[in-house]
Amino acid sequence: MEIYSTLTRSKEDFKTINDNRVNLFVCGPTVYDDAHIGHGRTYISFDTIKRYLEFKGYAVFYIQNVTDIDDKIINRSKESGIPSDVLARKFEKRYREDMAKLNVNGVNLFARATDHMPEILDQIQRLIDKGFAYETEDGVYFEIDTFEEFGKLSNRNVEELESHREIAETTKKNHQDFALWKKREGVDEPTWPSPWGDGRPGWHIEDTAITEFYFGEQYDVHGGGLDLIFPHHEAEITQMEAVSGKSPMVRYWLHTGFLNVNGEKMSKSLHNFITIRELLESYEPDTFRFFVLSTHYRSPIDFSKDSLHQSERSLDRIRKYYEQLDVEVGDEDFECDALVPHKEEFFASMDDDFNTPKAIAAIFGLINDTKNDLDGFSESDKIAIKAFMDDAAHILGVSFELQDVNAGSDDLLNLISEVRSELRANKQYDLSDKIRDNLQALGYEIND
RNA sequence: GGCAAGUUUACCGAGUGGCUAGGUGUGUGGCUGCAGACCAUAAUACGGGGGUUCAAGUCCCUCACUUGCCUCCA
Repeated sequence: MEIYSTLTRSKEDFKTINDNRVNLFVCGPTVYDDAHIGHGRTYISFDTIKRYLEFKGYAVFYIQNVTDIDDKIINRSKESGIPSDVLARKFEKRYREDMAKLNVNGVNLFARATDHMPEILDQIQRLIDKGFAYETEDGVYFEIDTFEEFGKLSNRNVEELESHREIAETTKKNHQDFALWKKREGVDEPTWPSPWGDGRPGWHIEDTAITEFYFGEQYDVHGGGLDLIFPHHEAEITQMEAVSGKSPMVRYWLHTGFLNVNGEKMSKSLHNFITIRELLESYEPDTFRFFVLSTHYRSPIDFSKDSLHQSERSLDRIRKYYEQLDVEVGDEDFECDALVPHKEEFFASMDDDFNTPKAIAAIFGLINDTKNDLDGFSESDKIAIKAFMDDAAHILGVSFELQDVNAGSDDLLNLISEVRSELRANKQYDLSDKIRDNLQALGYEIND
């Protein structure tokens, strides 16, 4: 299996640190507002990656941090009058509800920044002791001049950064130095005690404190959105490798591409900001999930109604095929000659840096090859195909079951359907078509 | 200004130098009383210009354009 790492900008063989164990960390949200469809894209991607690694037999431990103390939360708290901890818990809860609806359920541990203060303080102290960090009147900062490799992930060097930056009033030695600890600024903000006075942690330190605590100094995979490469992930590498003296902190850096809306960046000022909750008022979660997986996770993806509709139709075709597999999958494994090449392509595609669009194409290859011959297939052949389809559905995290819009009203519908059949037999098409039109308007599908 | 990712047919979207990607939509035919669904079939393609090669969407150079990051951001 090959995985693309941002650090080397190339695909690499996937080799874990400990046999079949994968320690996976993905940057979670800052919980100050509802999650949007861009979050959805990223977390669906990593959920699918986790599902596939587990399918391959790895024991994956997936941690996501939750930034529950931060400027945005404090600002929102001041605006709304809701205490910052209450606010953060509220949006964390809503985030997790949204993810559950998208069938994103692979995270083993949500680690809140505020639950890891001892680890954060300890890591900052060690950075100071080792001479990588220093205290000023308003905080504790990492001194980037002490770490030569700063910039290796984002491919930047310090000189370039300095030349295009406005120099603000600061107590820092170098304006690239980033905060590990921010001392209290006002009376109405949440603080924690520290050797450097009451305050709160900087943004980057929570992640490395958390990963060091659970995974140790080095681990397998770190993921997040493309926008986190600089400065966030760069800072993480810097802190952790400085404190441990070991490199690399992470073997594979995975970054998801951005989700744009109608070709533009999603932002509140452009009024094209769509939350997951809003989306799910109009669309089935699987439709969005299938839409996301129809593009490779590293590519930018453009959200539009039209594209979502295309995904809906595509998924529907898979479901109609799946419904024809009228067999029960048991414990016994079967082989089917017609399945083999498509199954192989599916897994080869997933092995190639989680190429889900290609894997989906393999499913359609199977469908096109076999859809007209299924009646002639033996039961064991059909079981083999269905077992594969079940695996694929599980890996992609979408259901291949035809969504039963008629559920719960079978008797009534059967009655209506019978009446309509009689009308048609008597060539009373005016009435039968009226029934059909009305049923379709209600969302029912009619197959004569 | 620096860094990064892109530009594939009507749309979405894969593509490891030679072999039909796939989906959606559209056309045509079939099935239908008609429409849909379903089945069959068809068409349209690699941003521009150079180069390497027997062979380039794929490698190299160059130009143009798009987007993102460089400030909180999935």
